[in-house]
Amino acid sequence: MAHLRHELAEIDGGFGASGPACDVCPVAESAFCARLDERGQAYYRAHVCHLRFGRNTPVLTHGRPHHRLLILTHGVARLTRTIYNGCRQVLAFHYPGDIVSFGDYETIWDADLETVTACRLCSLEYEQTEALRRRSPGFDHLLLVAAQQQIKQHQLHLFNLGRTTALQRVAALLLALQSRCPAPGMADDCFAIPMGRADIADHLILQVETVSRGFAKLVQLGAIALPKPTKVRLLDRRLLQDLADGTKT
Amino acid sequence: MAHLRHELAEIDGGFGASGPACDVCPVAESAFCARLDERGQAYYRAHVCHLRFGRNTPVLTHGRPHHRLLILTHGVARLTRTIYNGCRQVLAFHYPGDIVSFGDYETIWDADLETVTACRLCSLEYEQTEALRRRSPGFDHLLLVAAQQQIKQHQLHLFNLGRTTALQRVAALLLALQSRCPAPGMADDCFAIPMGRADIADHLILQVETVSRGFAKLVQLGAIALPKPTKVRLLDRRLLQDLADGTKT
DNA sequence: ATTCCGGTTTGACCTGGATCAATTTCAGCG
DNA sequence: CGCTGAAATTGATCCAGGTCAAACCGGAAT
Repeated sequence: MAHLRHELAEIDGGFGASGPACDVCPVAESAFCARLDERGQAYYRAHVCHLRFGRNTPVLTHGRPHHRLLILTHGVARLTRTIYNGCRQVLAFHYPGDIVSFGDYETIWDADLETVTACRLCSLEYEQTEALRRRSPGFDHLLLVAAQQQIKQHQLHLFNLGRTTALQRVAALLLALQSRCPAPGMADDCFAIPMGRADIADHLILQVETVSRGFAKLVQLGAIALPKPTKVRLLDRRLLQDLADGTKT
Repeated sequence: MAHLRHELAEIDGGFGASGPACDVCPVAESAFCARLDERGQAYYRAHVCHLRFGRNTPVLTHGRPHHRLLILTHGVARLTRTIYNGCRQVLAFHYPGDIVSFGDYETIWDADLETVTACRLCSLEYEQTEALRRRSPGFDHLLLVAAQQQIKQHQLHLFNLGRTTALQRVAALLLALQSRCPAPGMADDCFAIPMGRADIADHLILQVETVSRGFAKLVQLGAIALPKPTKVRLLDRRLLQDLADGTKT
């Protein structure tokens, strides 16, 4: 399994943890693997490999082909592309349950996938994915549905970038984060901002300073409180929604 | 078949043209349907329905569910979303060969699909899609590959919007058009711009005037000539590429 | 504690593209 | 052929957000 470590770039702790991983998986109910038929699920659990990565660690690198089916189970990851001049663009954030790579053989990766927080992923080798495909008839259709969801995600993001002010974008991102990052061990009107300001800026096509000013404005307007730069308390959800929609300023 | 006309909105001429349509289809070689196995292809050809739409005509409307598999065979279409205030965003342009709707039963359409030029589409009813799915094992995988391509398209567009000037965006769009809109009956360094300036602006997240200035600048720099607003002659492809990349200004 | 350092915030200024307004071009048509 | 309305272009002004610079803050190491 040593070659895998190499191919998948540095993996933080040990991996191949396996064991009871699937039984305690937080997305086991909702995620893709839960919708496999019984036979497929048995095969999946028997062959899946659980990977761990530390925070801010590369997972997949552009230009390098890879053939694994990868599903994010814990943590937040970012999909980025960088230009020669160093400008970076965060194409998307991925959250637990997201299929991060569909494991097609031809696919060449033209972006970079990096962890934001510490992450865990489920991985299936190409041959095993193929075996699963043969053995479980609905397999490809499940992947197709997931792919369509990703298309919708991208379209929504594109939509959020069009004809919107910096404030609207920041507000919209917070609303998205709220539903996907229920802060562990915090009051339920609180949630974490797992990614740094630079990541947010590169995602919203803004400058770090502008993002910061956006947060400041939201605090000033009383929509949120910002006890720490990485922690948000939601004070007025309705207002935040209106600000995201551009209904108010 | 009258209900179909209603559900799919106004269809320009008569439809259900069928007949030899598949035999003369310009994308029959490259498109999705060509990669079906023999049995699947026979079923597909037997049941597919050919539709025609006039230019600037709605095809699919947001909020309305629909369950057809739709493939664009001729013409250019745009996928849009509009906000209450009237602001429109062109999420994507579709070209011949593109799968425009994957025909999933649950899917609710949250965008609008409209033709730019006159278009023809292949359509398969939900039940027939399901039948094809059962009868042709590779079917879902073909759709999955197409979906992944669309994801890549969206990511590329997102990337083109990040950290780029108006000029770069216009140049990049022209390069994209050149490969997808080989002008019929024109010199090979010429191609058509099928969509209006407003469509381009809403796609590149710019203003109509800014798009126009972009074209003017490209002409001024000698990268292109613009004999008509809808027709481009490529004078210096390398320069255009550099301008799109931001290497030159 | 103190220093250090990367991430964040705030301030002052400036520019690219939005906005508003006026003119030109072109396709369709009697 | 000239007329007409929509699309495209050009010009002039303005501002949201980019850019540059400095200050701030909090966690890790000493």
